[in-house]
Amino acid sequence: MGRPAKFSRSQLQAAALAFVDRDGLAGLSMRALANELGTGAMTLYNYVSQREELDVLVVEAVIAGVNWPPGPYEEWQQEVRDIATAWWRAVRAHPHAIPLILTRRSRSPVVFEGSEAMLRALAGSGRSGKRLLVAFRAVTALIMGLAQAELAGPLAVQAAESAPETIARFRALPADRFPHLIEIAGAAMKSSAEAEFEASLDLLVAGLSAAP
Amino acid sequence: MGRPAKFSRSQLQAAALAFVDRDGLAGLSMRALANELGTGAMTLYNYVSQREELDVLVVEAVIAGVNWPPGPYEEWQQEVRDIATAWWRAVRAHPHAIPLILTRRSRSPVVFEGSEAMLRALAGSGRSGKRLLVAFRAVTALIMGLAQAELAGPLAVQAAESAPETIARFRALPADRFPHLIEIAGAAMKSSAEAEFEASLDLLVAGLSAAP
DNA sequence: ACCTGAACACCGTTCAAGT
DNA sequence: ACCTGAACACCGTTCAAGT
Repeated sequence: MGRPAKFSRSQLQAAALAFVDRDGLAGLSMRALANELGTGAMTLYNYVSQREELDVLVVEAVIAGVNWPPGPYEEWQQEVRDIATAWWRAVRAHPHAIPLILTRRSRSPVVFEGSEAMLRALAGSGRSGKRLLVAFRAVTALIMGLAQAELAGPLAVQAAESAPETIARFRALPADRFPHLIEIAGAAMKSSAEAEFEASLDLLVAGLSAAP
Repeated sequence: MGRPAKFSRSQLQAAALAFVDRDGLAGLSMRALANELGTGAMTLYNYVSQREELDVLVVEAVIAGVNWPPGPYEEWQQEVRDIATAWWRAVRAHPHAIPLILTRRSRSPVVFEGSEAMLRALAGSGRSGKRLLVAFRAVTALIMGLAQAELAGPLAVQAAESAPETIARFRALPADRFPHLIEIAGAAMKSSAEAEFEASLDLLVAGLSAAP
């Protein structure tokens, strides 16, 4: 015979994502989020069983934001590209949350639906079984790997530091030992994350088309 | 006029990596690592300026463990494959550290050297400038993305849970809505992370070879 | 059923004092 | 120069008590 619940789980989810988007990951704690919601830390334990579930909540909120392409498609290649791009854009829309998306496992139904949609598209290439699994792994890895590159790559796409700083850092490298690194650092300055994503994806799709 | 330093930075590095390999990431703290080294927490501040640097130390220790292939190569494709595999194996040798490798940026010289080696191999395909950058991004993303998949994918390669558990979880999915997911779950049972990595890499190398 | 304050065992880090 | 204990402002979480 209890009182009505003070919050819903999706309220928590929205609050946690908003907190991370605004203040970054570091400040997200049971106490801080509770304070944000105008209650005490212990109240949150009525909705999540551990601090870690806050992270899961954030990841699921980001995934829920994927804007799936409608279809149907005539070409499986274009379908793969569009689904991959939708996923990548949703992840990039919440840059502060990317470390969580990379490291937390999610069993949200949205992940299953997105995976099945991608698999359906890839199956259009004639793949099944182990070869379908590999194609799926490769595409997923490319998406997440490129999101990761913006965080932690040796050549951050658009890092916290400004372009001039990055140029200066690479110019400081000895040109005889790192000629190619200096070369692509120059190319990176005139490039964009979106363009690099699309071109990378095209490479993989070409590989998927070559051995169908 | 000081006393001699009690530790070296590489001693800290080794201790931090050993700690993470043994106890996982969660327990790594200034106090715990200091305790491990038989000293007080504040002593560590003579070697690192922040807690976060402990993470950087761990990442660099892992990267230092990459076993670069000797070369020279006749085929750039094989060189790309071997460098990628060396990188991937070093990462996988320290599974507990993977979340750090995915999220921490490293400016270790070893990263620059490894990147330059990969770029040299990729340049063997005739690429330069923006196209070389894209090829580099794609290969790197695939490596890190596949390492990430073992942590957090919707279909963990060899998750904490056992194969039978995973099979059961996917059998519980409605077969009419998730036919492909169920199919690759079956394929994943009879597969290995190494085999999937190599086959994925082959797909991308095929793409790189198709449009040289 | 759901809410919540007090308490406990942890953190990272500042400061001041030691050699 | 390097070392270190005390202290401060945080954590997550258990427990017990409230409605």
